[in-house]
Amino acid sequence: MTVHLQPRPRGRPRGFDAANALEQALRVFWTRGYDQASVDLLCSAMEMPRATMYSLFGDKDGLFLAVVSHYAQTRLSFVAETLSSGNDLLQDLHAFFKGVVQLSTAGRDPAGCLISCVLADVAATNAEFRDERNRRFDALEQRLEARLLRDGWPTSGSCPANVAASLAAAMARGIVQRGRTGQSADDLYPVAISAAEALYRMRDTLPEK
Amino acid sequence: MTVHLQPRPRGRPRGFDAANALEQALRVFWTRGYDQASVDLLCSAMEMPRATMYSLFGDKDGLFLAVVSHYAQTRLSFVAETLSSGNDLLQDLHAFFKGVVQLSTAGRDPAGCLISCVLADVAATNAEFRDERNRRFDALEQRLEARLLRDGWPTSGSCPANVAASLAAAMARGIVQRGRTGQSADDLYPVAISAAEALYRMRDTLPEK
DNA sequence: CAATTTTTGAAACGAGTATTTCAAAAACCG
DNA sequence: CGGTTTTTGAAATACTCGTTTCAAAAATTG
Repeated sequence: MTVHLQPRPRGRPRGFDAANALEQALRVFWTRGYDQASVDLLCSAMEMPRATMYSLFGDKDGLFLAVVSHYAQTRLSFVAETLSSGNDLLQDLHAFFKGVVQLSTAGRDPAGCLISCVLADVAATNAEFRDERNRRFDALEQRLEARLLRDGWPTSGSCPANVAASLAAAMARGIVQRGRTGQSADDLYPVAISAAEALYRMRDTLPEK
Repeated sequence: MTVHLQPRPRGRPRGFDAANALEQALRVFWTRGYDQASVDLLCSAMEMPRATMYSLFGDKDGLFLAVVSHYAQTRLSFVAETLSSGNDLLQDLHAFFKGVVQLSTAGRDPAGCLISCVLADVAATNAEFRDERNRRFDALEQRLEARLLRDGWPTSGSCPANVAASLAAAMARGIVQRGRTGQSADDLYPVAISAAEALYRMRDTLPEK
């Protein structure tokens, strides 16, 4: 006997799994990119009729932005939280870059990062996507900078905190991109470890020469 | 009076500037990406009739691959040659990363790198492009590794030459991607300098712990 | 000039796209 | 059961895209 804690809504019940729909759409966008992910493909992956998709998300752009948000919540927050573990900086950096490798090599064919690969691409010809990309990119840099500042990283000198944060983000995105080319986690872990080490050593830079 | 060193070929002369056609197509692909660069747009930018484009390059894919090759010859070789200057390693690394910044912020709206941004994207759903991307990516890593080895960079230890080369490539591609988001050369130069420094310091890693 | 060769421009094709529309279906309420 | 509400599925719309075709144009050759 099925128990309905909340009474079933009025009209015809939905025939698709609402909780999993964005996850399925994510897989399509993730592996094929925006342009190559047709609405047909997306809807059949979600097992959702086109009419329903349009009533829920407005258009393909709206679905994509919802997917990006879903992706950030389910994938990126996990990586970002490595910077708030309570451990010391070097440990956090190691965890962060390892998380980046896991992110970009998880699953079978989906690889890379939906934001730094797929969203970054469509941003070229779509103002709304461009804004979204810029917000997401800036957010990572700011999160990294805040972590460095919390550790007493200097704000001036040859490698101030904001520059170090930009460098860390660049390393992360470069690693992610290599994940999308098919390199395995085993290939990328040594790179991630060296990235953490290389960044950490920049803190010891003398104020000026 | 025009002097023809080589006799004019047989039929109707071409009405477009053959020497500049690829350069114009490059601008379109570079700024708009592959899918958003329609054949109409490409041909009008090249001032070349569609029929001529198809007879010269076969199809849109063929034109794109020709553009990629043109791009590599006119843009990337300049950056790659910074690693063969005859100067010491640190100087070369500085020149390399500065070249990366210049590459990804040159021009007005075209930004980023045609290979690591545009080609990398279409590689998701096209096997031919995927091969081309992998070749180009591998080539950069190998060139970097060769430069490190020439300087006596160790091949074992915590950061062997191949790992350091992968890290350098990742940093470069991450910087390039930030150029595509609109960051200026002035924003990115400090990151480039820190990238060179950070990588250089990894050579001093002790063999094992 | 006539024949030949190559390029040109425009039209046409066929396939695929995002989006809209709407009657039928499937539930609930009274 | 009849009325209401929401979802469904399929058809239709309107458009863009990559590609092919081909007669006209513009040059050289004999």
